[in-house]
Formats: sequence, C-alpha cells, structure tokens
Amino acid sequence: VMILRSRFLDARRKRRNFNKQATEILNEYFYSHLSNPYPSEEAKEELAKKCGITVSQVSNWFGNKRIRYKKNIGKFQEEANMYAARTAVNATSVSAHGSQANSPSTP
Amino acid sequence: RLPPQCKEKDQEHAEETSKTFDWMKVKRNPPKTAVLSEFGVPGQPNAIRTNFTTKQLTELEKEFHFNKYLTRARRVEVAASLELNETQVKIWFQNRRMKQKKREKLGCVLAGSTAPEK
DNA sequence: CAGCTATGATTGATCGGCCC
DNA sequence: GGGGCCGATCAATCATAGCT
Repeated sequence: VMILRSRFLDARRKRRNFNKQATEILNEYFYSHLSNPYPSEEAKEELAKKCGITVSQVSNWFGNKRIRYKKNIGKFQEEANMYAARTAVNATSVSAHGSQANSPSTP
Repeated sequence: RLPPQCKEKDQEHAEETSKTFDWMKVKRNPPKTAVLSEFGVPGQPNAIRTNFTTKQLTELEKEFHFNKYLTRARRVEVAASLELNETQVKIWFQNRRMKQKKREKLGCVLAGSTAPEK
C-alpha cells in the first residue's frame, strides 16, 4: 500500500558475485579465525587487495557470513571442516610464541 | 557434494569447527525506540525495524544537506513534523553521516592512482 | 521458464568507547 | 551521570545471481 518503495533508485544494487578465488580467500580467513572472525581494519584492507574488492565489500561479506553462519551452523559444517583442514592454522587468539610466524605466500 | 572422507580425518579440527564461540551467541536487544503499540504493554517486544516513508526520508535528506548536525531544537522540530522520535531522527543523522563518510572514502580511493579510467 | 536457494548490499537500530 | 557522536556490528530485508 503505502509501501511506495522507491526501489528504483536502488539500481546500484546491481550486484555481481565475487570470483571463486576471492570467495576462497575470504572463507579461508573466516574459518581459520572461526573463534573470532572479526578482521581488523588492516586485515580487511589486505583481504580486499587480495580479493580485488573494496574494504566495504569485505566488511559486508564478513557481516553476512557471521550472521548466516550462526543462524544455521549445521549448514556450514562441511564447509567449515573443509577449510579447517585445508589450513591447519591455529587461530586461537593468534600470536603466541615469539614472532616470525608469517604465512601468506610471498614470492 | 563433498567426498565423505574428510569427516573423521582430523577429529581435532572437526571439533574446532563444531565449537560454539561467543560471537555466535551474541544477541541484540530489541529496539526500544519504535512507537510502543499504542496500548503498549510495557515490555512487549515492539522490536520492529521502522520503515521510514519516502516522504520522511526526503525531508531528512533535505535537512541533512542543510546541516550535517542537528541542534536539539532542530531535532525536536524535525521529529515532530515527521512523526518520529527524536532518537530516530538522531540515529538517522548518525547513520547518514557514516554513510557519507564511507562514500567520500570510496571516491577518494577511486581517484587515487591506478585506474587509467575506463 | 518457474521456483527456490545463495549471496551482496542496504539500513534502522544496538553495543562499547570516548569526550565534554 | 547523561547525552551525543563515532566506528563496528547486528539483523532483517531487498533484489538479483544462479542452480535445479
């Protein structure tokens, strides 16, 4: 009725799914930090760069991922195990021993 | 879809992914702002995300261009004329400012360097 | 092509911090 | 003590992409 939405101006909502690779990177980060999937601003920038998307998009992705994950944990179980196994990185609080614990491939 | 082999592979990792961490339990309190149903039984989850009308948004937008920040007095006026709470108006302006900032940042980075332009 | 799910974006409102 | 702002996030929803 009075729901006269001006969804016309929302044309910018022309979204496009991310690359398969970008999604891989994001998921890898998400599941390797499942205990606390809240990337810092710097981490977001790095992810954005690697994925070829904007920081905002990275934020949106994590926001959506977190909400949808906790909404139905079971649905993501397989995906979770897959990524967890793929990257055996202890994400518990990160840091622990000394330093020099880099990982990203840096040819 | 996934080969049933990565299951019992690493029990440890599987456990890790099954854990329910704190962030998964986070629950937000329902909005207290919205207009309590007129017979408002105090304490009823009126929790509904208000849908601003096009008219309200237009007015707010207009006001925003005039002033990014509202004074108490102005806020009262706007809220009254649009039939909204002062809080809703206040929040709208905060969100609007954030939105604006995000926009500026995007445009800035875009004009940065690499980008021969299309 | 219809119907349904997956997914990126938007947005009113909350949370914790900080400042005055 | 309280109120406003900021930055991040939540949570519900929109609209489309993409699969069956």
